[in-house]
This record gives sequence, C-alpha cells and structure tokens, in this order.
Amino acid sequence: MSKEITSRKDDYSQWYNDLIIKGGLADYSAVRGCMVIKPYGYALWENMRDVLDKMFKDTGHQNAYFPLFVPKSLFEKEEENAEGFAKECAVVTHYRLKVNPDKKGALMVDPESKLEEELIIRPTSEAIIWNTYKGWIQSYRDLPLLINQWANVVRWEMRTRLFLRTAEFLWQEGHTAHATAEEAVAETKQMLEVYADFAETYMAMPVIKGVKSANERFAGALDTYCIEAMMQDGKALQAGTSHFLGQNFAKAFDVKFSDKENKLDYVWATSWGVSTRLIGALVMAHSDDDGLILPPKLAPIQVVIVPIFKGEEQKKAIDEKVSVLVKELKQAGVKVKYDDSDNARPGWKFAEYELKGVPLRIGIGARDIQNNVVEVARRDTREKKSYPMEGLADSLVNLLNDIQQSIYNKAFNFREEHITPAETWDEFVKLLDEKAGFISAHWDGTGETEDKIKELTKATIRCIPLNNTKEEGKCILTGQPSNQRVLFARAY
RNA sequence: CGGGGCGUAGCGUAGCCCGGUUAUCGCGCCUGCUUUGGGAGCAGGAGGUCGCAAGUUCGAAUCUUGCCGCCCCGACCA
Repeated sequence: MSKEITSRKDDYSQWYNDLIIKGGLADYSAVRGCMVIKPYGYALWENMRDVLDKMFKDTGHQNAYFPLFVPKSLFEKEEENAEGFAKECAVVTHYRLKVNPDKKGALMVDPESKLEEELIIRPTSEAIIWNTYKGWIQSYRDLPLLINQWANVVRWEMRTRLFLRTAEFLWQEGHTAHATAEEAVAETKQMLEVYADFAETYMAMPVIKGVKSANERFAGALDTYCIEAMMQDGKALQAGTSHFLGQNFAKAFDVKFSDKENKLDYVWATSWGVSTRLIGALVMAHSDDDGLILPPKLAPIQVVIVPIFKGEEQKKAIDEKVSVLVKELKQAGVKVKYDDSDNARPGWKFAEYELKGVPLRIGIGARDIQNNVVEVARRDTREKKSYPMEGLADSLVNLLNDIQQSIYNKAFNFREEHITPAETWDEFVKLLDEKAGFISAHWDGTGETEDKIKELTKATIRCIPLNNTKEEGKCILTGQPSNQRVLFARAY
C-alpha cells in the first residue's frame, strides 16, 4: 500500500533510487543507461534552468545552439580533449536502414549507407563550437564572445546512475572567447561564482569553491575550477565546473584575432557547465527517509492545499475559502496547488506530497473554517501549526523563506561537522573508514602521490579550496613538504 | 568488461527445485454504497503473448539450449 522507501541507514544508494522513482522525478527507460525525466522532475529542471539562464544573461551571455553531431576530423583536433573523451563516445557510422531480407519484419543497417566520415555524438561541444568560432572572430572588436547553449550530450559510461551519471544528459555549456588570458581567467572565476551562488542561494546546498589538481582537470584545460558539495553519506559530488582553456582550442582550430596594433594572436577560451546531475545533488543533499525535501526556491509546487471535508456542502465552503487564498498566493508569486481530487483521501495525499518534497502543506477542513484558520505543515521539520486566514499569504511566504534558509543551515552544519583534518597517513585511512566526509590534509602536489592515494583508498582530491590559508606541513603519504591543505574524499 | 540479481496484469509478487484442472495474492483500475483531520471499508467487476525463440513431452510459467533486456556491485567518468 504505502510506497516503501529504503532508509538511508539500510542502503543509501537504494534510498536514492527509491526517491527518484517513487517521488516521480524519473523512470528507467528501455534504453540502457538512459532515463525518462518525468514531468515533476522536468519541472524541477526547468526551474533550475530558468534561474541559471537569467544569471547567464545578466552576466552578458547569449544562448545559441550547435549541432549534436561532430565530424570525427573536428573532434580529434584538440588532442588532449579528444583523447579524454574517446572512450565514451557514441559514433554514427551509417545513415540508413533497410528491410532485412532474411528476417521478416526486421530492419538492418544498410551497408550501402556507410558514412565517409563518422559522426561523433557530442560528449561536449568544444570542437564543433570552436570550429564555428573561427568564422566569427577576426578582430578584437569581436571579443569577448560570450555564448551558452542548453543541450543534451552523450557519454557512454560503463555504469550509470539516475541523474548522477546517465548515458545521455541535459546540461548547459558556456563557451567564451577573449582577447587576453586575464580576461578569460576572470570569466572562468566569474562563472564559478555564478554556480556557487546558484547552488547556495537556490539549491540551499553549500559548496566549496576550488581548483582541481592536474589529475582531475578537464581534458584540454589549463585550469579547472569547481564547486564541490557534500552528500548526506559524506561523499563528494562535483556540482559544476568552469574551465580556463588557455589557447589550446584556439590553436587547434586556428582562431586568431587582430588586436588594436594589428598584431595577430590566438584567442583565450573558457568553458563551463552544469547538468541534470544537479537534481541528483539536490535530492541527496536534503531529503530524508520519508521522501524528497525540495528547497522552496526550486520546488515545482511550493504550497499544496488539501481539503478535508464531509459531504458536498463542506467541500463547497472549503472551495470558496481556498479560491481566495489561491489567488492571494499566486499574487504573492507562490506556486500553489489545490488538490481536491476525489481519488485519494487526505491521509494519502499527505504522504504523497511529503514523498514529493512539497515544502508546505495546508490542511483545511470544516473546523478550520469555523475558526478562520488553516493547518500548515512544514516538510523539512514536519512541524504542524495553525495559522489564521488573516494575512496567510504573508505568513506562508515567510515560512518558505525560513525553510530555504533552514535546510541550507542544516546542510552547512552537516558539512562543517564532516570536514576533518588528518595529520598522519594512519589517521587519514582511519577517518575514511570510520567517518563520512571530507578530509583536509597536506599533499606534495604531485600526480603520482594523488594516484597512489586513490589506488590505496579510493579517495581523490576534490579540490584545492580557493580561500585556502597557506600553512606549512608534510604530505600525508610521502612526507614531502607542502604549503597548504587540500580536500580529499570519496566521490560520486 | 568482471561479479550478482531480475524478467509472470499498470505496479509489486506467489508458483518453478519435483511439468498436469480455469496461473496466486496485494496495490492500483472500473461500478455502487458508506467514508474523508495521517496511506478508508464492504460488495461486485475488468485486466495475462508467464521477456523472446527453438527443443524435450500426450501436456511447459515450470525441464534443456540459445538469445534479448533491465537493475545492482566494481573498474572508467560529470
């Protein structure tokens, strides 16, 4: 009867899957590694997308759209990038099917239709975009070029997980071109700030801004900046990245511009992206064993109203009250749903909207109408309280703000409690096994040491925090000198 | 790619080892009545290529072989 949700304690990853499926965010599909994003999940994505889109436009970017297919000859131009993604590319080799003469009702690939050049389904769009930019940029007057695209990409991952890693996913990718390295770096950092602001202000998910070690850097980038979030099981989740690409792509695709002195130079590039993975992050950051907990600023439904009545007469009286309230709430910019469907009783609805993470639920029945109040239930704390009808819209708006802040604080406190310094290797290993979270430790700065640590513990360097204080110390593994701590964790 | 699991009604399942009436049960769905402040009750009803294909057999959800698909764990990765 009830939609049983596996508890976090019993099986964290099953809990996650239960929330996605039973909360109605997505479904498995007939395609390996690909999911169907259901209306409720897509509404969440639309809300995230709308906010981000506005932030991008406010920082001077424009949207455009580039092809899904990338000819192999273009794809391979920036070598490092091509090699980094080579293992996970879907490749189109033919353009036609025909009826299979040996098998009735079946189709086969028409061998006659082999493409002269294979088309790569974009795992990321640098290649096709930089090939295009070559035609768009001649002069310093054409710069900066600030473009974003909302798109789907395909990465043929060995193992997939709903939202966190699917073979096809939705994302945005910004690709900018600049006249100077300084300007490109500033853009890279600016977009990192945009992402961090979005994560913290809208997702109510605290993040650590940092820079990736060379090992974890985007293929083809000189520097990869990132925001790292901590999930409730203590694992890290990379929630967004912003790359300073130097002149790598400009050189690979021969994109040059004339400066004021008529001197030719290659342009400087950035790229940055966040994906539907953010939905996975959102789910794991806040939700509990009863279902999703969504931040009010992104929730598809912020307030749900459930009528409780005996007989048509009561229902009518409730309808009247509610229609006024709904109007007020809409005027106050609140996304409200009045669920007067008759196929479920109130108790069922309560449980259902808790599962779906609706921040506030209003119960209204005959006795409330008599007292001119409603019962308001908070999803995050599960607290129930009566509120007077008078000024209710304002009270609810305040409550929504309160919830937004309160789930942020909760996530923030959790994270702070789960960042632990380690001074010795033994301590490091012990912490990884016994305490969930990030470990702050010294590292000698070499890729070899990082690889070794990963091999021994599965922990990786999540980032070198941007606001790091310099501090002398010794590498946790090799004992070599180090001048700052970095954050280690097991990651999604 | 290695290891494990699963495939029976919209969903979740029993039956399979040991072949044999009409394939089990719950949820959901339809109709009616009663209900409605935490996942309603009663009564009646509809709904099935038992993943696909071949084989064994008088007879296959059940046995054999082959295939397909999805999920989970690990290596790769956002």
